[in-house]
Amino acid sequence: MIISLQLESETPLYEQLRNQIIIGIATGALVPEEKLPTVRQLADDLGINAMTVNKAYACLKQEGYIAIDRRHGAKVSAARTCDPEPSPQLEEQLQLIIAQATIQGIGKARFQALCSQLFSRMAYQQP
Amino acid sequence: MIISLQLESETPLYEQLRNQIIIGIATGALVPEEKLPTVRQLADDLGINAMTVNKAYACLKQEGYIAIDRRHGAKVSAARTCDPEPSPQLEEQLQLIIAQATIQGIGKARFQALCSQLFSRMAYQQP
Amino acid sequence: MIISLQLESETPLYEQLRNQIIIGIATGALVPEEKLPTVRQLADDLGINAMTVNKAYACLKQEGYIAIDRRHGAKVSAARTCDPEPSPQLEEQLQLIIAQATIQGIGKARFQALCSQLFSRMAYQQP
Amino acid sequence: MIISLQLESETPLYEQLRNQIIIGIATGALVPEEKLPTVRQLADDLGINAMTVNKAYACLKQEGYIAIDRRHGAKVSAARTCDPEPSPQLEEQLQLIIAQATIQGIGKARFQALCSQLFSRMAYQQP
DNA sequence: GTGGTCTAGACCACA
DNA sequence: GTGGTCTAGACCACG
Repeated sequence: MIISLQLESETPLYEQLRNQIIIGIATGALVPEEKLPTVRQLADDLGINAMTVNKAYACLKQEGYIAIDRRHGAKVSAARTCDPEPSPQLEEQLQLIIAQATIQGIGKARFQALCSQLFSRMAYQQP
Repeated sequence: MIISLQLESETPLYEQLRNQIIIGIATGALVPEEKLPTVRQLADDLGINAMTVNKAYACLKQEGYIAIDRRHGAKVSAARTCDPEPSPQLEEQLQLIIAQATIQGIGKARFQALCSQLFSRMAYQQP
Repeated sequence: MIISLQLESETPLYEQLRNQIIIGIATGALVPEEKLPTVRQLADDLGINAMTVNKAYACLKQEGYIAIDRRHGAKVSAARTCDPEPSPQLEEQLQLIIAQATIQGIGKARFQALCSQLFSRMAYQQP
Repeated sequence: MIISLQLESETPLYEQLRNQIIIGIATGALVPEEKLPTVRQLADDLGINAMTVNKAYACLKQEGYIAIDRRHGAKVSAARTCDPEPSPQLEEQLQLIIAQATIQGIGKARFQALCSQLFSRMAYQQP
């Protein structure tokens, strides 16, 4: 799995890292129970500080995406509860995106097609 | 149009303000050519610093959502060109949302239904 | 409110700090909406690093005990939802304490008396 | 007696083990003078490192819960003196729990009922 | 060798 | 001036 960070971006490094790992899980690039690289290893590979990676891992752990096994380091968590109720935050973010898309002139059909395309990349295996 | 800010939120105040104005434009609460309140006026109404409102307006101007005329104040821009190519940033944000939704167990059908519901609230009038 | 940290303790400094603030809220030493000292201020007062205080605040924020207002710093959150269902973690911790007490020879009556005494110190004002 | 360890937990494995043995003693699952499994035996059963079990036993010995006889292995200690003075550590832990419960909205009555329920599971036989 | 904790010092976004 | 972020380097608990 390839991770690319933009040092000049507005979004913090740890958040970029978190986002890319989430996408990696959803797309199947990282499968459940897969071992993630160690904090130091990933920090070296990316050329950033270990605490930055540590913070990203802590976020992901707190959000339930990964779990820390003291014996073998971090690994991808098993799937969430299959509760198909979208969280209000997700809905709020989606509303903003749809508003922006609407103003840009992207209609519902075009947007849904884009969603379909993005969904087709997701290979996350529900248990 | 009602604007409500959450002082305890993670997202900066100016960004909350920007987001709500964008949603206001898309939903039709603010129509093109409509004059926005003065920086000072809005700051007083919301009980926040004028610089914060200023920054939100500057963002919106830089993104093309509003135009600032020194004589008449800020007003909503005319609609964009009807170019149905989604911006890469929008696609990136949408990808992250879809990834999170997928892991949460929200399938494509459920997601599309949510999009439809949100689109139905948008009444932005294409010129 | 007095905060005393034990540098030689097993428990991390940020956790000691977190615990004492929680107790402070419950005992009424800190009332809801009260402004907490700034990260740097408290760090100086306690003679520890600002990031340690920062981490304690981040924990408390994440657990809902305090809220960060970008304009005025950290303040004690309003009360939680009045849901009288004890969390499983709390029950687990309590079970261990009661087990230890039992082995030490502290009976149910003695224990309940101790609880009463501790509860009487709590002046947390439900809204 | 059943021991279940959570590898992903925050609490160290040796501490989980220690806690469960303490609870086992208090509930009567382990009776005084009962012989505990060998370090190596228990480590194999649980699928963990022998040093981890060793550390748990060392803790329990140091706290007086078990006695280690080089000839006969580890066995549960005889009951403590019936001194109903709670240790300051226990009181401190209990204070934190009660503070959290108070903020969660759990009142004294509800808490006392929970204690009663937990006490009823304890069958530790005072000598 | 792993993650967790702590320190010291720096810069920046926010208000 | 506030909290948030990042860095570099150190020590320790855990397994």
